[in-house]
Amino acid sequence: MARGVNKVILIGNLGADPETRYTANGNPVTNLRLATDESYKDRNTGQMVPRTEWHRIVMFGKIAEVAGQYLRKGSKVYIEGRLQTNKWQDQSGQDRYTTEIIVDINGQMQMLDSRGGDSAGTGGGAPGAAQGGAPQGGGGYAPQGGDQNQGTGMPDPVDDFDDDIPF
Amino acid sequence: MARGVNKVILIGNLGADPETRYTANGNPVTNLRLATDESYKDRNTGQMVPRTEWHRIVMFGKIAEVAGQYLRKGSKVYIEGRLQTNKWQDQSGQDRYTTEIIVDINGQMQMLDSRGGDSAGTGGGAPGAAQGGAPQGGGGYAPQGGDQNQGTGMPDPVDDFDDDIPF
Amino acid sequence: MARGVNKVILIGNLGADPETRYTANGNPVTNLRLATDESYKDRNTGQMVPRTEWHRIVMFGKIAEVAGQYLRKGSKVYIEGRLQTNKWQDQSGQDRYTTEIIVDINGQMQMLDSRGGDSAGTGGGAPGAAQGGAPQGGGGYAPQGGDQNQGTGMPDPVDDFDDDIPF
Amino acid sequence: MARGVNKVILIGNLGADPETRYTANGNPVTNLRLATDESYKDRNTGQMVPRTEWHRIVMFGKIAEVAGQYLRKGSKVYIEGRLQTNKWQDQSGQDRYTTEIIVDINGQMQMLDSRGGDSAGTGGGAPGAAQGGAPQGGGGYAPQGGDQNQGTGMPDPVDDFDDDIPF
DNA sequence: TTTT
DNA sequence: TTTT
Repeated sequence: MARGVNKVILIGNLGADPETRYTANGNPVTNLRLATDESYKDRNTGQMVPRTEWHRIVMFGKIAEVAGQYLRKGSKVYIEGRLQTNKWQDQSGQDRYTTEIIVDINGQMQMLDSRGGDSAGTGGGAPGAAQGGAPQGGGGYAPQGGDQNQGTGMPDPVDDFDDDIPF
Repeated sequence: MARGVNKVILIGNLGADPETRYTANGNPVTNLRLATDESYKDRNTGQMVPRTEWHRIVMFGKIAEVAGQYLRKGSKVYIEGRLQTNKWQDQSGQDRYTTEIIVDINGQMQMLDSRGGDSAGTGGGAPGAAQGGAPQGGGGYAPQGGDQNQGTGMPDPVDDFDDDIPF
Repeated sequence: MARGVNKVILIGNLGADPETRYTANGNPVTNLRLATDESYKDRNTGQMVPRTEWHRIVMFGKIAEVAGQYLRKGSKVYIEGRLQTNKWQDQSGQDRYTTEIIVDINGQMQMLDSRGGDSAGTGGGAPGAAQGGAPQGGGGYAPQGGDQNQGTGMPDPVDDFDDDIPF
Repeated sequence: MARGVNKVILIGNLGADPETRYTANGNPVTNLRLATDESYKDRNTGQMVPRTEWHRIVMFGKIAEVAGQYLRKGSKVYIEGRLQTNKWQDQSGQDRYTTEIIVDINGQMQMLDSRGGDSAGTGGGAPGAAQGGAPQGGGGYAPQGGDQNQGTGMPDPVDDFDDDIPF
């Protein structure tokens, strides 16, 4: 039983196609990069300045399968999950931390694109969730150490999904 | 699968002891009256005016039992559920509507009184949430990464995912 | 100050065009009927049965104006507000209660239709939300850290906080 | 205006006393370390295994002051904010990222310790928690807005649980 | 009374 | 590093 609350609610757009892999047991795991667009008021100019926040989403179970099948780069989606920060060591042995939003059977996902194919919500509603054997993917989860992010300024608005995604 | 989102989050105090009854099938149903204290600014006086909002909560399943056992008049509690408006007829045959917050296996409840006995959260942990050897299950609590993750690169949740190492 | 939490989060579709009226002071008030689609598993047939829940939304302020202008019957929308139950008397003098979701400056609204014109979020960010030289203000959009944060240690939000560099 | 949703809701305990600093402009900024306790079911033993997740909270504005004054190591608190990941460079010039929960004027904070001194919610209502004036209809914080409100008074505050509970 |  |  949880003795606390740890909840994240996001609506945003995918920065790239989802990546789905399967565990040795055949359980699907899908990784998403999600952009939420916000803005803040510049105190000097009084103008609203756009800001894009990028989130790492990791999905498990049936919801992971549905996301892998129906979501695509640019898809708008509602996500409910929980925060989790993982500790790891980089090549130099230094402690590093990565924060992700975990979407599992306790989470929820809703496609918000009319074009989109389908939607899936969990939380008791996804019984059985039978899984087949599974393609064994390669790595793909490991975000390449993070140094690939050599942008020169603000991450681009989500409108342009051809740009690099920060971190 | 839901094609929408319907979520209510409340923190408040019970106005009376909970009332638990059982269905013909022996399933517990607990009713609560919950008060949330708020305030608004009076536009004439500029003063903050307190306001109490009362909510009807209906709980099902294990969460209903826990609430019936441990909550009491005055208990402070966190509740997550969904809105539901029921239609009924009064004595004169007129249509009437009552809006309740439903807390079932998809909801959550957290006791916030130190005095209080215990807390209960659902969503996977609740009885009935088949989880045994089933493939999907573990995903929910995916112990990927964690302090013990002493690898030299990014943690690979998928691998650890099938392991049994606590975190 | 609130001593409780009273939050509602909905994603659904309008059952009819919004209705906007104005108070004696000229403040806009918009009423919406919102449908959230859900489903539950019939315990006898094991089938998922669709269910539509209808919600009464009442919006105030700028958000009411935007909703009145851009939302239409069928529009998909994200709404964040609070529950409020109003007491009134019907013709026979009987007490009646109506539960609504209030969306004011503390709430939020997001249009989720690509067709739709615009989106509006409140919570201090709305235009007119006086923020000028006031000390507190900027905190709201605190551009602490970000790409330009080229320090050699952890980012120090407080320093950047007074800067004007976007992020 | 935000075109997305980025919301975090946490209930947990402080791992240490809050640290409050002030910007050059005199704006308070408070940092918290918050632990949320969860648990997952070990698939081999079937036992629930506890898990603690740690979160970095950064507060701005009045809420930062209140937190600095009243919260202490061990305090239980409800927090609503948004996710933000900051990029910075470590001593070796490597890109690093830190994810924080920002609690500003759009966020909320509620102390959940009875011992605790006070609570503070933002979102327009903030300053001057003075009480007194009489209820007045309409307006941004519209107490049961609408002409149909023919009640005989506001419902009683939750403090007195011996009073009748409305409807 | 909506939507996919 | 918290809490029950």
